[in-house]
Amino acid sequence: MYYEEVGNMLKLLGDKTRLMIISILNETDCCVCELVDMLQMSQPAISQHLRKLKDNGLVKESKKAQWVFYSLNKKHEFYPMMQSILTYLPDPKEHIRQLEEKGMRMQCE
Amino acid sequence: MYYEEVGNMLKLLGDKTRLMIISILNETDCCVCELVDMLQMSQPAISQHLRKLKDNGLVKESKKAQWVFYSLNKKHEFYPMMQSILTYLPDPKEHIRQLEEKGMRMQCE
DNA sequence: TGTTCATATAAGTATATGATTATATAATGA
DNA sequence: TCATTATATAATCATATACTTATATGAACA
Repeated sequence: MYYEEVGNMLKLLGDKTRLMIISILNETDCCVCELVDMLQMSQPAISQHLRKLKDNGLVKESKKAQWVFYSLNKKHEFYPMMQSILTYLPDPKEHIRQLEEKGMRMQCE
Repeated sequence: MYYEEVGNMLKLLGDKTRLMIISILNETDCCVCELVDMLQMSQPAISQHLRKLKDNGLVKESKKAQWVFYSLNKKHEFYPMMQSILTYLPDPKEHIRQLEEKGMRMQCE
């Protein structure tokens, strides 16, 4: 039933922390420790939220050196709905700028 | 914090039953017993979902004779976001048509 | 090889959620 | 007035959720 699918997707997005993660990943891919720093939450808490997002296919991961980078899955069935929801949220650029200012941005080229 | 407000709103919408209620009310105002009939759920279950929606200001009620009719609150801060989410849901007109066919539509003029 | 860093996972816990059953309230109509 | 209908609410219960703490895994590097 389609209402259930959409309902589950909204439930997934219906969490402050996951919303911020999605909103940040919409600007730039991030590794776990960057999100931990930006969101000021414990590493396991962030990991567990990322797992939920990944299990639902909303984000993808790619390992680079010792880091795991997460990015939005633009091919997800509900990517367009998610994008339209993001337009109702504040711009997360400030979080990212502060991360850069602290020299906490991960580089791995 | 705005992320929290949006998160709470999405959590509220992140339930199959409430999504259907909202989707139906977007077509036509309904009383509780019509929703009970359309959604095939117990009356207390429907009442409790309506209360959540009302407590969050998403729906309004108006008493007419022995019925309580619910309608969407178009002035809600997140009404536009809700509308954009509704575009990703199936059209609920079939539910309403079946209700009319059964002669279960409430009239109170 | 052993230590450190980044991440994931498991276990435990408190709270939230969504249903059911039973009951209360309030209007209608015989 | 009494029975019926529509709705709300309370109590209960099983399950889900989101965190914490502790531990495991695995890459980097001295």
